[in-house]
Amino acid sequence: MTGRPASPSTLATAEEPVVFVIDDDASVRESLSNLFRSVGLRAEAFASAHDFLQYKLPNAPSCLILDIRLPRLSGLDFQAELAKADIHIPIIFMTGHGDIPMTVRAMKAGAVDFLTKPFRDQDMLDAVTAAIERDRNSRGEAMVLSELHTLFATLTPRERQVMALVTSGLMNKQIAAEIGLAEITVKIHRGHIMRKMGAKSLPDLVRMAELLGIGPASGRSQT
Amino acid sequence: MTGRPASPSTLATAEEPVVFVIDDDASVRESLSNLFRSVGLRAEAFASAHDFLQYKLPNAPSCLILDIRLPRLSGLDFQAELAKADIHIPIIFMTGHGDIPMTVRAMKAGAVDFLTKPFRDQDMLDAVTAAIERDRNSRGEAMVLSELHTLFATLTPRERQVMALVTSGLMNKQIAAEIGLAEITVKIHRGHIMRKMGAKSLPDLVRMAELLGIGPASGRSQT
DNA sequence: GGCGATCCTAAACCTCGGTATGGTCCGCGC
DNA sequence: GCGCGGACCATACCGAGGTTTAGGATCGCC
Repeated sequence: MTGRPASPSTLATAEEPVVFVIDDDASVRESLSNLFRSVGLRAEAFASAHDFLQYKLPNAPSCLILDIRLPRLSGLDFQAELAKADIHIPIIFMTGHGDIPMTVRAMKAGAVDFLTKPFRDQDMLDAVTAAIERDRNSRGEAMVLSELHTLFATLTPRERQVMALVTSGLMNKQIAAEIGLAEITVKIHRGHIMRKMGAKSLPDLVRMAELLGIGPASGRSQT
Repeated sequence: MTGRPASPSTLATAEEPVVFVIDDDASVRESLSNLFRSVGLRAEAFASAHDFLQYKLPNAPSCLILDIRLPRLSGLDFQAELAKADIHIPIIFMTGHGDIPMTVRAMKAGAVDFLTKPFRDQDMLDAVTAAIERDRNSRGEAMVLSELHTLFATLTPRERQVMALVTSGLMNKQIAAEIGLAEITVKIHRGHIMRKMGAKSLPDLVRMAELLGIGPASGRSQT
């Protein structure tokens, strides 16, 4: 994109993609790592889910290759744990003797793919490519959202309230009546909101509100 | 063009849900139909994909139960055909001897569930409930969208162009410069747009543009 | 007690949005 | 030819948006 120092987090996803592998079989870890490295992908392998959790996840698009049978914890349960811990990384399952219900459960829970051993290298690489791409996208969105939240956090309670009403389409005068203020006060809050949120126009602000999921808690529709 | 008798399609999804079953085995059709009717769901069964396609789909939340092995066409291929024909109905697969790759393919293509025979009645009912609910939602969204498209279609080319620029956050004067018009003309277009689209406020219009996916074809960013 | 943040308001002033009213020009179809 | 609709523009007017300047009030914190 454009070369610009801009915001610090803008370059975050510039780090190179990483593929994580969890498998208790060292030879599997070895051969998968080699496979990924052979196509220029960074790979990190772990013998257990626990080891993986010790590792500090980089801020880069990544994915996780998981055997359905893990040492202590099933792959599916680990998938659920990650989700519960709010760690969202695309998962590719592999299995030697999985069944269909497992597959369905994994896919419903958002797995990218589910490969049966033995699989062709190319299938694995295709799955990884898709997973990395998915993660790149979701990271991009998450980043935008978190920056929006950061900005939104700088608003005072009043400003947030006014923002909700403004983006819902009410006029200043209606907002003033709604929350018992003078119109001029609303205008001033509004000005602060635009500046703090970095919105260049009202449509801009509306889109931000959409992303933030702002439906006026004290709901109201327009004229 | 103001006084308008609501819209006819608003009550569309009021029809009762329907479950479609395609299976070449009459006893399967029979028992599934009975199962669904026993819980008060309308069911329609077909012996082949072809028969199903003859049937005029109702405008109601519905779903399709499909055996992976269909008479002439595999269930997966039929799923692909439906998608290609732009028929979007949630599909629940069932199979006696399916494998994991099939399952993965079906789920990736958007299947709601994939049940292995024999399955528990309750599992099927749960899947159907989820599928119907999914269809209800997507129908709701599709309906809103199609009404928006209808309104959008009444705009003249110029008005569409102005709408894109307005919702992107440009001021009238900037829009005028952008496309070589007098500011007053832009204002007039703008007025027409608001009336024709039924937007009560600028934020309203912005949200419509979002849903319509309007990014100015002749792209331009603001100030 | 002083400091800063939040919240509120007023007057003055300017820009922008929006709606008439009225008119020109062009292309299309009957 | 005529009517019609789309596109365009001008003048005038008014309401809404937005900033600046200049306050006042409350509350928590050092």
